[in-house]
Amino acid sequence: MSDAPKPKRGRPSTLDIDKTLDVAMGAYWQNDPVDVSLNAICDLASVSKPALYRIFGGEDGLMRAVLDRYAEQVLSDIFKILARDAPVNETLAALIHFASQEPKMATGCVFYKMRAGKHRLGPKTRERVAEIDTAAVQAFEAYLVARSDDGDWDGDQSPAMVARYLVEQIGLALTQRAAGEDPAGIRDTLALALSVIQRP
Amino acid sequence: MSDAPKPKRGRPSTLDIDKTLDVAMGAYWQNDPVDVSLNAICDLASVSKPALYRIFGGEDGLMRAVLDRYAEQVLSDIFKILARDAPVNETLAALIHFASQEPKMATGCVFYKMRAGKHRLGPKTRERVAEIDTAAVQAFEAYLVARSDDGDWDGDQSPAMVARYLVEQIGLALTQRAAGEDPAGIRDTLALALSVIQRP
DNA sequence: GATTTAACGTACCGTCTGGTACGAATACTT
DNA sequence: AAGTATTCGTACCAGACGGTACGTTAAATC
Repeated sequence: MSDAPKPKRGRPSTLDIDKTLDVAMGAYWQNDPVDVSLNAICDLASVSKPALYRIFGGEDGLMRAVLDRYAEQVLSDIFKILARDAPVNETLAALIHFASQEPKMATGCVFYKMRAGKHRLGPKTRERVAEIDTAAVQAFEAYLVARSDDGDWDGDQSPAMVARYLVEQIGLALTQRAAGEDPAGIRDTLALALSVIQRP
Repeated sequence: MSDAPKPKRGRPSTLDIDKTLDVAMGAYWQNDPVDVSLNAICDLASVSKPALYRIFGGEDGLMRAVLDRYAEQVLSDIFKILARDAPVNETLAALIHFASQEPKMATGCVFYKMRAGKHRLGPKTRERVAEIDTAAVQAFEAYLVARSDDGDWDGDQSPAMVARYLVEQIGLALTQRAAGEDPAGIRDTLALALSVIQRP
């Protein structure tokens, strides 16, 4: 995974990759990724543009690296909720809380922000976005199928469709948070949207 | 409304305002408004930038003018559906069809596109977006209250909240259309979302 | 200490953006 | 015909963007 063979000669690198990625992730998270320029990130991280270029190969590479890190550090929370394999009502409640109340999602979600403006992304980043998107749908679908086997969910609709529905509704809620809307209102709206899945 | 007093002297204007607005609307509709530059519109409409500036005062003024025109010519369709005061199921079906199947919405909706990137709009355009947004919610709310009085809808939830919900779900569907997703899938998803409002 | 290797960052590149200065063109009024 | 009013569009402005050429600096090796 790591492609840093650490050369045995030459001037030692002073660029802190982790710090740079954290700064970039913060900037992409706080604002819209497409509105954050490479120059701005260089200033924030106190890194020169060529240095950033040597490591990430350009804006596309940086965004992709940030997205990878974000998936590990943040999106994993969602996958963990599904992996608990808890009853549907409980899982939905956890998802609603995560999307509408969780403080760290107060400015929305880097993944959904990137997905919303995917036509402006570079090829590598766009590819990662697509991968994460399908991975998320598959995780939701797997969860639903598992609960269906346990008899907890009586799939009137196809699991694939409901999985897609969940991904989109959570994305809508997180987009609304990014827009600064009232969390309580977002929670109620998302709860209404997800109520179609509850047991009768 | 019209502030074109037509001066009695001076070189006559050759700029066709209607054609210019149509070209700009088409460009904003086909692509994302924030991705369409003034230069591109000038080329498409065969209008010089200063000419465009004299009439609309800049990008913000042009966008606002386009949005006004779009509201009159396109968004009015939605208001008409509500004004029919038809039963809830019938109205929802019409809205679902409009958002997911209507050919002219195949590339999404100028209003929702602008709303999604409102932080990038000029003040005049942003103000209009906000006005249309509240007007839409109010129209949906008024429709729901009217149907509630007729006993056609048993408001378990507040009309205001359901109105907001409808506006957001339709926006989600139109955003998905702009992203080029499958209309049939969008229809099913939107139908699922709106099923929470149907009579039991 | 000389040489090699590699990261450093200043200062630049071309391109695009929204916006404008200004002289030429074209009408009506006198 | 002279003067005035208004629109015309070329050619420019400053600024931001992503990206890079290249001389400098700092380590390991000889």
